[in-house]
Amino acid sequence: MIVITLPDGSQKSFDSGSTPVDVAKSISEGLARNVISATFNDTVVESSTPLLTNGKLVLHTWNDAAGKKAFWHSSAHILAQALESLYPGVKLWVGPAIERGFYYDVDLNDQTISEKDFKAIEDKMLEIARGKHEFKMRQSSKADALAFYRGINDYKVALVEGLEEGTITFCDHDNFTDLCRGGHIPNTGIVKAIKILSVAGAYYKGDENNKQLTRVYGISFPKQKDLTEYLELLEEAKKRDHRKLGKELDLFTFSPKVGQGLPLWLPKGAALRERLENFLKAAQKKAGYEMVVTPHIGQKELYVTSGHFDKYGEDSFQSIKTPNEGEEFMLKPMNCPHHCEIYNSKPWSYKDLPKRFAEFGTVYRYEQSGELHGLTRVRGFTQDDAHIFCTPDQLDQEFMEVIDLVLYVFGSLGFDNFTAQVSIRDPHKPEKYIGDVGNWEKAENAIINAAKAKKLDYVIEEGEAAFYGPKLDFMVKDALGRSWQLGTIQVDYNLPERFDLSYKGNDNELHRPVMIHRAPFGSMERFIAILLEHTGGNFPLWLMPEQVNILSLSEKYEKYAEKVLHLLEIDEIRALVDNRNETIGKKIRESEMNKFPYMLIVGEQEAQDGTVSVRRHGQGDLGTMSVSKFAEMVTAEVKRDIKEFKEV
RNA sequence: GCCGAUGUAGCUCAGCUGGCUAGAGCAGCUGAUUUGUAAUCAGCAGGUCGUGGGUUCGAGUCCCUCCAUCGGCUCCA
Repeated sequence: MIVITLPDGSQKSFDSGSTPVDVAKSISEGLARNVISATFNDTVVESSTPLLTNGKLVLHTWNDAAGKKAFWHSSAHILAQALESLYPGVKLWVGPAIERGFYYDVDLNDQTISEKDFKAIEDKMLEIARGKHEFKMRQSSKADALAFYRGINDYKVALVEGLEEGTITFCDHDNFTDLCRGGHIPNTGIVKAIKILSVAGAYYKGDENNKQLTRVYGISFPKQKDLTEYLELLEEAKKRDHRKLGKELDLFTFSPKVGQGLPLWLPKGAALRERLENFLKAAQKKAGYEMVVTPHIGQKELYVTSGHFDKYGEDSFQSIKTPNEGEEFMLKPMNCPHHCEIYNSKPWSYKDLPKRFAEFGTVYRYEQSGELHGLTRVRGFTQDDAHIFCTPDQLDQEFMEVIDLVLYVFGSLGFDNFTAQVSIRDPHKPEKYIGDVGNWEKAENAIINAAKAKKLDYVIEEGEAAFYGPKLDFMVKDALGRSWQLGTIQVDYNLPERFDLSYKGNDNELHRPVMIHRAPFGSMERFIAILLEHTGGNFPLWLMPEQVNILSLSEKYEKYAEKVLHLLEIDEIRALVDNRNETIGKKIRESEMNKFPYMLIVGEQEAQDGTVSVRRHGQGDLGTMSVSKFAEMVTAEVKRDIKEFKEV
């Protein structure tokens, strides 16, 4: 007899040798059918592994992360088997489950896989899956494992050599065997739907000096319906791709003549940016920030002082020469050094602090060409940057206020679903970090206390702090459930030291201020990209550069359309008139495609009654109302979605 | 940068295994039409087929160079 602690905490006795599935059966038949993997005493076991000792059992189904991981990891084994049978001489490296799906890295022995081969791989995998082959774990000695791979697969030999004797296990299914530490579903038959998604190069061990292997990405599901839904989600993501929307809505473009990764903002995109900037500027003003302006370049020495040249010189636009021999400038890769020099422009007393300098500062970084991606990875971008210089004792308060600002920004823009990550020191490597230990503790506590006080849903990550200070990052989930890192607050002990920043304390001694870097948007470019994908281009009404399109039924009603326009402008509603000689159907269609939130149709009837016929994007006809009633409606909607900072 | 894919009109795309003056829809221009809730009709104009080179009697199509774009290059059995 053994005693098993069940997922709900209760305990139950079972025959020694019972499997997790047996345990699940004792709870419910339905659960037993759905259990695909299990964790026993925090170690992954198969759902069919006999349990021999007392312990705690956690059961996993497709609906939890661990279950999915086992499912996808098992699918990677099936993929490997399919690749072995389709590509003779293929050498396997590793095949883990990832956040969504799985991949397998293989050395294809000079063969290539392209998209047209995906179907064959999928078919082969499904054939294997239908065989309902059991996944069986088996212990092996190091010598046996080495003997198995020697001369056949150098990658696995290297892998086995790095493993401890006694920890080596294989997983067999059908006629396929792979070195594996486990975590599988009971058999291949549970995998019902498979899609090979892409193939790409990936370096052996992620090191670009190593040989490049072929990485085959796939995803699998227990039901065909799940795959269909997933593919629909991919379609939707494609439709919302900010690069596509940016083109369709005339927001931004790129020109090879200007250069890679250097976006050109079109009038509508620039208007959108301006609205976002003004929104943040207004909040920052209330929060006690002062705007500053700094140049786009700086002397190389400035960045040598800040340390950025040593660390990021290679990734910068550097060596800007002047007619003077020996003089050298760089495009600024960050705003901090400039802001430090602003701080240094005069002496400060503790009574002056905190100083909060904000700037929409455009910076340039030489990202590798392959890293560039639409607006999310570019070479020139504008940070909604600010640096707060404060005393160590002010950190608590400052952190709370920055969090307030970030939450205000998220709330106003419809990012309601987010989590936070607090990155602190690795306690085992104190030498990695610069600055006084006491101050670090103060800062880490300030962050954690602020996160608690603001009721953030946060996790603490040890060892993730930068060498110069701890930080708080926000992860938002967009409408399609994808996570983006947005908004960062970082403490910095390094730059105040390097720039010899100081303030006079009440003890009449000079002290070192603490610096906080923060950017709620991160960068205007990246933020707009994420906002585009989150909203699909249907921005909140207050943000829309053009809120209302007034469509005249024919050129005869131009005068009345203009009158409506003027009336709306009095209420600060942004509208324009479409008086072209086109049918109303066409004007509506174009307005819908351009995502105008409101369309007003004006013709004979409206001109006579002083009304407008209102149409809302995506909702159709809302009926006829007076101009003032409509203006009221729009104003109310704007007010509902955007409150002033600190009013929230 | 590396692996793989792609590049035809402002946009979205057709052009089969190389064969007459490279096509379509939308957008644009001109004219007709003056319109009631997602595309009115007709005509016109628009391309050194990403770039440079090569193979060929003949290249948008085949080969090479370069440029740009896209998917990846973190998730280590």
